[in-house]
Amino acid sequence: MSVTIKDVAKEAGVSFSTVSKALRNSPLVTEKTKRKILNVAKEMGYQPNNLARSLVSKKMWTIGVVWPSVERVTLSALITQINTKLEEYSYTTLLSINKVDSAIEAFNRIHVDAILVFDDLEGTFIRTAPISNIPLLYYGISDHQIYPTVDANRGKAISLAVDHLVHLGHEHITYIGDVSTKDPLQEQKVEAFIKTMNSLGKTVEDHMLIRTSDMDLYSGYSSAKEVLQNESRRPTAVICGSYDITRGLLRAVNELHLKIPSDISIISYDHIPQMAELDVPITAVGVPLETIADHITKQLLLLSEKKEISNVVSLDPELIIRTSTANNR
Amino acid sequence: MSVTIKDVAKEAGVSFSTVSKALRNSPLVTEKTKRKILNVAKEMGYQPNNLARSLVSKKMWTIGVVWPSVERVTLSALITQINTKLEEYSYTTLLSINKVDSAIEAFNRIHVDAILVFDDLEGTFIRTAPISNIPLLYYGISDHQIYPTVDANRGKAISLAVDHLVHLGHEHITYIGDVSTKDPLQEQKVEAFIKTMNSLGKTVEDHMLIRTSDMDLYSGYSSAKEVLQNESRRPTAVICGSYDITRGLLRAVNELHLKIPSDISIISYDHIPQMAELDVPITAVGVPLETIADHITKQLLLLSEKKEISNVVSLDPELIIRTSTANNR
DNA sequence: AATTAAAATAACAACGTTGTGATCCAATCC
DNA sequence: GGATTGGATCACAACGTTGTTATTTTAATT
Repeated sequence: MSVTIKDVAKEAGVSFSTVSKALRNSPLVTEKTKRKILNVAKEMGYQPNNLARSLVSKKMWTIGVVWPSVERVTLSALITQINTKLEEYSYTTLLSINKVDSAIEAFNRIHVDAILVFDDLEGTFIRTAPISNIPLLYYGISDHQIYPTVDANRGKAISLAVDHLVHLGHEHITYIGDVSTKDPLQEQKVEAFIKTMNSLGKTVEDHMLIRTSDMDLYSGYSSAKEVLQNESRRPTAVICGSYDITRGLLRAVNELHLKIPSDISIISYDHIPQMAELDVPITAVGVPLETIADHITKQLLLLSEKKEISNVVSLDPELIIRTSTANNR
Repeated sequence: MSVTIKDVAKEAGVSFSTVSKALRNSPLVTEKTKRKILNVAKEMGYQPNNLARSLVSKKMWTIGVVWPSVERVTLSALITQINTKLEEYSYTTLLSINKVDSAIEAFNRIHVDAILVFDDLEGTFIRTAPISNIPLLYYGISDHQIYPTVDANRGKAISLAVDHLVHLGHEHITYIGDVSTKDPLQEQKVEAFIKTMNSLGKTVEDHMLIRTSDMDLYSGYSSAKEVLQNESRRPTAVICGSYDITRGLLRAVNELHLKIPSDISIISYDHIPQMAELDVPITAVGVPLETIADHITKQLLLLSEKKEISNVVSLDPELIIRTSTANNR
């Protein structure tokens, strides 16, 4: 079928092992023959067979990502960044949109060097060990120590947000986010909201905790509208659980002709550049996307080289103050 | 490292070729030894090495998809369906979010059996041949015959829409879509709109062709609002270029308290089930998503088996009438 | 019990690479 | 000028499979 190293060898009149060395630019081959072989190879359109190569080297230069079929801006941005960074180290990133188990199985079949699992975005949080000979890295919560995990410390981030607002003198603070208990990642944020509020002497009443059906803009919009329309109960500050929800909220705020931050302060989870480019630059909390991408990449590279890594990397969220938050009155 | 066929052979006290046959359930091995070997294999946690297997069989049971980093509902749904269908034939689908060239290169490296290219969603329409030993299938426009292509015939779909509206007596029909000339897939729709309108004796004035910056909901929403707010020039019918734009339009329609279809008729490109589940069931044109998925899957399977396929599959769009379109007045 | 056919298993060559050790040939040394 | 380097090339064994051929074992037949 395709042209192999042996075909090149025959054509160039040398042994195939010499061709192998020449192609890998080994110093064991003289410049002259190297050049000749390279020429012949190019002429014949030689393409190395990576399967054979990997069979002996045990390296595929590929990272598998178990990709939830969810479309959230932040996650897309994250995976894009990771992909770019890995490329610099000559790794290729491949995504699977299958269920976690079969995705992992597929990646084992094609022998990727490491697997990144987003844990988890569809309510099927993983607590049992999938079968994998290949090292796994989780992006999620560190409270189950089964696997190496990168944890963005969502709870701490929300605490930061509450603190900030309370110190600005806000009394009536509402949290809008996915409050279903299915997704532990969201649960964590809600818990932190309640706990921090309480610890600062504020009780969280029912109407201060808004459950959206989802993390996307539409649910954000409708929930927000509901909250803001009731003037007597309108909060002076809102914490949004994600970038998309914030977008929805902004739309609602616009429609009701409210001014940010004089009428209402807004702070959002997700520390991503886009946050500064909204109608109003939004104060945000969270680990900077770039930092997360950096750490995940670093861990993946280590895992790919079969190096031991610390089981949990817990990242420190930051508060970045923009113009969407101000003193209450 | 991991346990191989030879390890199992040694443990079971047979030759490794017998193990190979036993594992592949060959009739050349007696039931008894087969059972014994299977047991030993399971006990030792034997996992077949697919690279080695593929090296001889030349089959990876994997399809590569060049995935634009675009997030459009229709495309996600399409790829999800294709993935499911391929799974039934024991193929795994893997996505790459790299640029077309490097994605194809990566898929050649890991030796997928066929590659599906979405041509194209980012303005870098492909007209030059990428280097690939692996068969490619394009989903896009059939007018460049370089590669096997599945064409959803977007132009014809829009014609269907115009026809329908004109026959309902609409005079003032506006098209909202991505009118940038960068993406030939969108260009095709616009051209068809103008041509069909003209052929039916209607001239398309500037304000009847709305350019959104993008195909997503936000641009859809703002463009729509602009169009609808100017009461004197409000169209009696609108054709939307995509599902997402339709969602945006619906939002605008709601805000202005317009009634569908009495105040305005709406018809949308994208023949997907979700279209029936919007606020108002939307009349739609296009090839049913399922049909597209079916054909793409079929072609990919043929390509994977190195069979020759017809170079272009042109699918026939359908008009599905729901409650969003009615007679004018 | 010896012969033969059939069934079961073992041995071995592929697949396309890499890496190690074995050969070759020229140039250098005494 | 024969022994000795040492650089360049070659031959060959891996890697973990599959498939073909050769060998052994078993059972059937006389």
